[in-house]
Amino acid sequence: MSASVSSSISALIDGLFEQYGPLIWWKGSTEEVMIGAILTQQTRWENVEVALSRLRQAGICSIRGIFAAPMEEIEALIRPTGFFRVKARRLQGLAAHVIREFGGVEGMRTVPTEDLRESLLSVKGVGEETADSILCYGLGRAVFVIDAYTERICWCAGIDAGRRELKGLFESVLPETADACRQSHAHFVEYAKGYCGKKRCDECWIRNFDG
DNA sequence: TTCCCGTTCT
DNA sequence: AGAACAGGAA
Repeated sequence: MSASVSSSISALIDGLFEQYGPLIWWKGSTEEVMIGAILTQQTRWENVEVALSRLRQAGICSIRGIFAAPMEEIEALIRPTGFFRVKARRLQGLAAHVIREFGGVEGMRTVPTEDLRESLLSVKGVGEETADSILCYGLGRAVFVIDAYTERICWCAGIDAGRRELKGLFESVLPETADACRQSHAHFVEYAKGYCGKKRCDECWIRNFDG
């Protein structure tokens, strides 16, 4: 946890902001963000939007809608996202948990972030990345989401740290607001999709980065 | 490590 | 036809 590591993180954040500027990802309701967070696991976002609109048309794109719907209906509607049998069960498990523990999404808003995170992690199908996405994008908490892209970029930048440590580093460097976390995370994903995914390592300013 | 699985791009 | 995709469980 040296100061140089923190400054490296800051330099990455600043460099990506210079490259992409203001970039806001998804203004959705809390409930749709929660559903989308499950559906997007190992799946392209474009396919998630298809599934979300199908759920909306069926009138079940909500916690209570998912909770009440037959498993087969959910499976059919979310089919475009892949892993539809597993994800349908994860969605109902999450909906049931929210209703049972908090009486609905509104009941979550007063719960401290760490408590809420632990609660979400107890749901089958909600791992750390999904839980943090829900907290940041769905509930407006100042939580930074570490995903495979972020981890890879940091590794290429010479920052030798695991996901746990990276999360703490980003949150200590960034302003303590959900918008700051959202925007920076979006930058990392955007960069990785543009360069890492297309293997443009020769054009990557982050590789062998030492700031 | 392997499985879950449809869609899109190569 | 093959790989890759906003992961997580067993």
